[in-house]
Amino acid sequence: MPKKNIVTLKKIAADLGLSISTISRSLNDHPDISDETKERVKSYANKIKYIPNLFAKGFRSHKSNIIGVIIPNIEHSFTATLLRGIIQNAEINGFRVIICESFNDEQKQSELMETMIQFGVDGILLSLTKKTKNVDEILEMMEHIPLIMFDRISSKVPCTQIVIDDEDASYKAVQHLINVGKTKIAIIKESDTSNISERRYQGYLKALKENNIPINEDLNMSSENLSIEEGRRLTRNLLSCQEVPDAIFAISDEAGIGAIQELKKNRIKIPEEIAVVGFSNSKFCTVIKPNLSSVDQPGNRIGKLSVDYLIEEINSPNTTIHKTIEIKTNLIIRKSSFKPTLKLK
Amino acid sequence: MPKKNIVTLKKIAADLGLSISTISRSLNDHPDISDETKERVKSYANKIKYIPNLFAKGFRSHKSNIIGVIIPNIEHSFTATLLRGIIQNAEINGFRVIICESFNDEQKQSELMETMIQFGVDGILLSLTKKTKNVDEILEMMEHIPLIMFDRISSKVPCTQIVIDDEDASYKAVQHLINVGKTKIAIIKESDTSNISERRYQGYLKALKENNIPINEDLNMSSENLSIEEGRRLTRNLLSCQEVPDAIFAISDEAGIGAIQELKKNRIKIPEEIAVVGFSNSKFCTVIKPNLSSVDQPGNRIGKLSVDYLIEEINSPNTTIHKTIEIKTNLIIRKSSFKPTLKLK
DNA sequence: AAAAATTACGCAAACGTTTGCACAAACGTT
DNA sequence: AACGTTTGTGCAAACGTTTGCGTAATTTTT
Repeated sequence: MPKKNIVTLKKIAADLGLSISTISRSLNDHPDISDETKERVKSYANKIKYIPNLFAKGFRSHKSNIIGVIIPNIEHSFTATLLRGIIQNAEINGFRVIICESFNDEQKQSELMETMIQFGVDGILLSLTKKTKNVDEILEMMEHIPLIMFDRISSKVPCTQIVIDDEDASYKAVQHLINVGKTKIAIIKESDTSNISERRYQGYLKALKENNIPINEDLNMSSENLSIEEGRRLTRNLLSCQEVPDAIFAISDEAGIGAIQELKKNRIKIPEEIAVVGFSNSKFCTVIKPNLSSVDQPGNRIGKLSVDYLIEEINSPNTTIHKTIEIKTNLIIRKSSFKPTLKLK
Repeated sequence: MPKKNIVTLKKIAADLGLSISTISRSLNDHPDISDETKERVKSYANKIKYIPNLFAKGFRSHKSNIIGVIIPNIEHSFTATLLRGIIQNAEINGFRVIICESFNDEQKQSELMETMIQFGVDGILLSLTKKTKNVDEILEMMEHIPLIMFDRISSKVPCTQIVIDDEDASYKAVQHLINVGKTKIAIIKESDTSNISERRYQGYLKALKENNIPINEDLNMSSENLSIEEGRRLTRNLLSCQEVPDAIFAISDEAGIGAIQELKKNRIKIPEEIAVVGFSNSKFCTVIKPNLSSVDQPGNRIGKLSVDYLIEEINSPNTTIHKTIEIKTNLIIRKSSFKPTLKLK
């Protein structure tokens, strides 16, 4: 049983002929302790490999140094980069991360928040389910714990929120399509309960308006689940419109892939007849032929920023300045829309 | 300050006119307590929403109900399903999961293990970095904490290990290629430091031997990083061999995708001239044309099993029966190799 | 009917840390 | 010379829970 060799403050105190409180304060750089003593304690603690008991610490201080993360779907490719950003930055700041998946279930989402709070996390990073309607429970729980929302947010919740600038991203994507001569631009988006989709739709509308292109409702396609299959189905619908589009802006790469597949099946030339732009710049984009133009979302940055703001809030719980951060994106132009340099050939 | 309204055992005891120990034992179903009292305590605790202080619990019992997970790369598509299996099953069993990424860095991997132990996790689920060579530190830390390895394992570490049956999976994939008439089967694998790759290679060899197909070393391609680009490069190499293969078995879907891309670029008919099979059955498979045949790995099951065994080990630390579980896979046949039904047409 | 066993509960210590307070020593100020 | 201040340290309580032990009341055994 080597369990008995455990190094505690008490042992260090005994070995060094000091009191427990002096050891504790030395290790925590308390100003009351002389530099000399601090140094002696620290080097000895280091020497005998003192490991603070985090349970005792948390117990005393009510701080766990754990951040809870709730996301709707861990398999989404964008999620991985988000998580990476979160985990990395949390670690740098001495926090650990607990990750849970809500499976886009609003009920489950609330339960997760509750058990996380009970679990003693210091703060929560939340990306909402697709169609979170009732935020009452979230509002109530917010009282008890620092909360930051990212990616899938809701304006109904007064907290700091970090998202990409969806409207601007869409605007740039659609503007690009207009620049290459497209005018009948269709959009494939999520059904209207989705906040994220709505913002992207606004960017789409803005670009059209600025270019005096009339909005054709027939070119608005929505689905609850923007999968490849749904992309195909909606594209089929578009092709049967009386006025067929000359470009499709899909709000997800999956839908964009589906669009390309369906267009190819119908022997429609991409991008000459119909151009396609997706959203997320996932790895799919360079696998499909033609390569899919897409909006690149800096997941790492969002993750990092979310952690930054959450830690700030954890450290100063009363400062109630809630910001909404919108991160700019880059449009990656590939062959599914015209690549400008190719026009010179 | 609603912080004072916190419900503790002490409060329940006071309210009910019982002692703290009776409350504790009632809530924990201790046999010493009468059913009547238990019921009274439980229902009251429930009524005033008693939430056990997990810090205090962990502090006393040295149990955190947290499982630590270390994986080399969170962005790998297979990882997402693994994690989902782990998280789901952990939750069912009342455990939370802390996830860290080693970035395929052996040094970092050891550090993570150490901080997790210090952090008080009850057990660790480890998927090794690609080229973990020195397992000494892991062996030492194993003494202090239950450890299960999954996916990327090492036979040098005596612990329960859960993997897919790589050899069998490869065997089935290669056998399939042979069944459709291929004989000059190339393999694209990881450089030989990888355990996982070695097992798959063994399956490849086994299938060839059983069918009396001589092994041609020229058709063995390796890379440290089985990306799409590397898949392309190695395929280029294969095409310049004196004896060009009639099939390529890639040990990752990415490499398989790269192979298809390169073959298409060279106007080589897939699968007629060269067939391709990948590994992992990622979402890429149905995006590329022709769709990529691939080995489907049940990530969920691996995740679930890993948690099962870990919890078992946490609950009975002395039972040192270490098993190696190999989970069978399914080969999903698509157009990149011959789909049997198509031959009838 | 006494002894033994069982049942149901309470007392109090312990886990390792932090922190308000007390206090001694050394110094600077009138 | 008497008094404040500063500096560095120790004492002891507190955080909420679990658990070994003690014990009174009840039941079973002899």
